[in-house]
Amino acid sequence: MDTAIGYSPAAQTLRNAGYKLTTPRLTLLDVLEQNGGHLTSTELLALVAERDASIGRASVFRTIDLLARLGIVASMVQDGSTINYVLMVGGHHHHMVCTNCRTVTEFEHCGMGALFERLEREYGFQHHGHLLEVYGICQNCRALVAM
Amino acid sequence: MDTAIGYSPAAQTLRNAGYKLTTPRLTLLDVLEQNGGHLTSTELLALVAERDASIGRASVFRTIDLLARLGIVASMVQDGSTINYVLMVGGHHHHMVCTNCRTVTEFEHCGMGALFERLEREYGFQHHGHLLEVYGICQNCRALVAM
DNA sequence: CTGTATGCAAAGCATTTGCATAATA
DNA sequence: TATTATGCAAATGCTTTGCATACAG
Repeated sequence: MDTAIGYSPAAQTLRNAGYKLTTPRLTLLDVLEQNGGHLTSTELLALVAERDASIGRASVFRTIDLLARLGIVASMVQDGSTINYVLMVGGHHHHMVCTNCRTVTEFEHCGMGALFERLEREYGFQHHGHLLEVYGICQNCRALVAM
Repeated sequence: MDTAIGYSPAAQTLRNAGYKLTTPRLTLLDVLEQNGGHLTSTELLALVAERDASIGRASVFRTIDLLARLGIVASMVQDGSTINYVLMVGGHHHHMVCTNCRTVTEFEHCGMGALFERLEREYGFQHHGHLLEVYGICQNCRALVAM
């Protein structure tokens, strides 16, 4: 494997967690990094194979699983039944989901700090991550449908 | 089928959308209603079969799909690779999910009105529902594990 | 009645597993 | 060199499909 310094933050995280930086893992991370968008396992499988046909399917699944467990990748549902993997930093996700065209857009700053404090105070619930999905109609669809 | 009036709101929605209120559909909705928590397709399959063994697997999958398309259920990822279906009542849901014992507790008042206004202003996104999942450790587990 | 929805069972695929081999640290 | 991780390919299960039948409206 390439020994050059300068791994991506995600790779650093992997190494810091005690995992080896192998070709399958680095390739998968690279594919994810070049596709800021959301990729399904099938798409990842195809893109990885395209880069390095010698990487086995099982390793791709094992790596996806590892990245998800370490929180390096976030999983989210697309179209109600397909899982998409997104390279992420941090334990939270905020999505706007258009119920018309099904486009998913991420946004930052949910401003829920006060809420988490309340949950801790009222329920003794110790927050460590969250997922917020806001459903509605995106700008595009509002213009197109104009209903 | 039972012709009595008084269907659940979800069933009403189904009917209003022009779909027939069949046994598989009503049974699935009922199972969902009695499990405010998160159910996977496999769990739904089992619970439905338990109630009515004559309902076929295919119908369960077809119904899940239908409910998701109509926005009657929301899909979300659990453990990075499993999809959970949640009945959306009144267009929104606020859950505290204990990542230790997996207990799901609902709470009210998320205080996100300002956020939705911002999304409309900044992205032209017209909000009509949302789902908030807060992950953490519940009071019980904090006491038990005491770490 | 009519068109929609269902059950069945087979087909289709995505995922997982066991194990000998290879590569990282 | 000692582990850890991989590739392979078969096994496993979840999901979908085609079609004749049953049922809601």
